[in-house]
Amino acid sequence: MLDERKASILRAVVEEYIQTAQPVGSGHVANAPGITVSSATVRNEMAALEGEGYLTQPHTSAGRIPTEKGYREFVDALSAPSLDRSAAQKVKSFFDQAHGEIEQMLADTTRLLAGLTDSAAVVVGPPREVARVKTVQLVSLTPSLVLFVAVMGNGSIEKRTIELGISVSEDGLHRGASLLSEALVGQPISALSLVGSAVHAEGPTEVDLVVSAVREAFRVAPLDDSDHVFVGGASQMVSAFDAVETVRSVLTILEQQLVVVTLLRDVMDRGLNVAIGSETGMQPLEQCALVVAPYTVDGEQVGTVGVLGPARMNYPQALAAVAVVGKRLGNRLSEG
Amino acid sequence: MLDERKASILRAVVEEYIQTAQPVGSGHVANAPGITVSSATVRNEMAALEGEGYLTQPHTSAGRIPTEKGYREFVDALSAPSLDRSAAQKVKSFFDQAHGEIEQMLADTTRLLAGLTDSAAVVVGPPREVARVKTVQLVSLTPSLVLFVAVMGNGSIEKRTIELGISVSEDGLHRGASLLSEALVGQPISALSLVGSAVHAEGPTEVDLVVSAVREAFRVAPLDDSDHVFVGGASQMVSAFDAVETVRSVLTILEQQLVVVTLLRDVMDRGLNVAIGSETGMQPLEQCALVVAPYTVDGEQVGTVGVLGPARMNYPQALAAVAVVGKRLGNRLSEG
DNA sequence: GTTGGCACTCGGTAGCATCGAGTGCCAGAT
DNA sequence: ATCTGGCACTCGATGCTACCGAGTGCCAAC
Repeated sequence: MLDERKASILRAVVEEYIQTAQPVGSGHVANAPGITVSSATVRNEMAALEGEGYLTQPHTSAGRIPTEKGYREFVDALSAPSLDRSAAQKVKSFFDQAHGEIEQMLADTTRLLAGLTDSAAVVVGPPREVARVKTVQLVSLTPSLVLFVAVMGNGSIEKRTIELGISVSEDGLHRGASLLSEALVGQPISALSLVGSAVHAEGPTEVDLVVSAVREAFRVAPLDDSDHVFVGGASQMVSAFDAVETVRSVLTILEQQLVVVTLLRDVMDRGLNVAIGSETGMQPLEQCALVVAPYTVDGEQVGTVGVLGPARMNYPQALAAVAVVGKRLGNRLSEG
Repeated sequence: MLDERKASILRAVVEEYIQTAQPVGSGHVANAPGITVSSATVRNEMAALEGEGYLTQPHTSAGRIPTEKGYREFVDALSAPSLDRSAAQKVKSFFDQAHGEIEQMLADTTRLLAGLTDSAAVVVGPPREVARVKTVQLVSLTPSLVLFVAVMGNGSIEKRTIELGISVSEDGLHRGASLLSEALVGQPISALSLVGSAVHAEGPTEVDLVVSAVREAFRVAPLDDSDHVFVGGASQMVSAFDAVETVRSVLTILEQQLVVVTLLRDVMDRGLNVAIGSETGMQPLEQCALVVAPYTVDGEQVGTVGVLGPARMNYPQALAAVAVVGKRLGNRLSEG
């Protein structure tokens, strides 16, 4: 596609632009390491690169900045980047010291990633639908208020406050719980909708009432994945753009957890590990780039870590950080 | 303290400055409703107000802007403000339709508040220490990995993944659970540290091992309140200040959940419902103001709702919003 | 005590010249 | 045939000046 020289000129432009955020001129490129030709030659090549859509000029007589296509080419040409010593050390010690519940750890991981990359970071946990119910419990909070608690095989918990119209005996609750337990254990929680209430000649019993109240609660408000998303370092985006409007719209996106999950899933589904500008599929992220990596627990892919920054982000750094953190996070979760 | 006329001039200045974010001059004040004197008189009074520290000038020959003291006076002089019709309607319909778990509802509440006030909103849940354990459960995830689950009387759940060195029999887990249950039910979870392991002549049993592993887990990483804080609408702060640095530092604060809880608690403890600038006790919030209101469940104060915005926020609006939302939230939580 | 008038201040904006980083192109060197 | 140095040109950024106008403080008159 691009000959060797064009490629290295493009690389030099992207690298300098990432550092300075200023349009880069032929002079700078000519001085860049790895460039042995004069600025005039660089100019010719840059004009060609512009014609092919890799670079653009903010205005005549300014330097060039990479287009989306330019970043894409740059990223595709990157060979597996590795993390610098001190960053790698930081990651290691983070996971050595990590403690607390999974949720806490995932949240802390976003902070780690954000710190490593000076961008916003996102960690998405495993989708809830895949986890299997391990135990079911009904705990009475007040006479007519019951808490449904399901412990899932992966250590997460689903709970629901259930409002019963009437007060139900302890015995009724116990029998309801064992009925639910029987039907749900080993199944994903969505199996709840299949639990039928037995129809008795004498009309609905206490137990039926309990079971159908639980079923109803999950029907009205089904599980969504929004509380399995953790976002950190959003404040880093403030200085990423100079247009306040851009900043605001990006932050607004990050506040919508469901949107964030969808975004990450979507990018992963397309088999990308970097989505640049419009590749994210979200108009407000036109000027952003997203770098993602999956993490696996016991060989199974359960979640995603990602970094969101300006399109002119430090891709090598971000790619390395995401890869390493994803790997280490997976290991950490696998071991316990 | 301030005579009638000075007070109304101060009020006029604050109100206009809140609207326009521009220094306000004597001319505008003279034209404000409720002001019957000429601009010259206003000038004299404003000079006096400046002398007394209620107003300040960004530079000679500019209008005045309120100082912290000025805002304070303004707020103190406010009589219980009420919410406008459409906002009140919005709050009502929000709580009528609210569903899902408490956590979800609190998170949504921050969005409601943020929407009402165009500021960032914070909701703090009840401190975890006060809740009493209702049931205790140990669920085995893998042979040597156990999940400790405590359902609390207020419907919240504490869980902990416990790494046992060795694999423990189902029976051992059950007996451990009932031991823990016996010791903890009716107590706050901190009582865990008091659970002693019986010392047997034959050395520690399986049960002792389980119990002490649980105790150890909570000793290493004690409960903190950070996951009982919900922040919403942080993106609103982007346009609140024109100094990017200010925005960043404020957002950074909002990202630190523990800091936010402490901040709110601290303000409430001082008996304030508005903290302006340095009254917040946090240097980065110098230019902000915080408006808070408690909410009660069954007559007991369990949490706080708050709004964080620029010092020139719309206080009447914010005060009314937090009051109404706090009230309604309390009611909603009391009923189920 | 209040007010209109007045001189003064000073940030903001518009106009203008200048500067310089950058470009495209061409003619000569390799 | 390709690269390079040179050159004329472009155009945003910077700095200067003039000016406008919102606002002030003060004073004399009502």
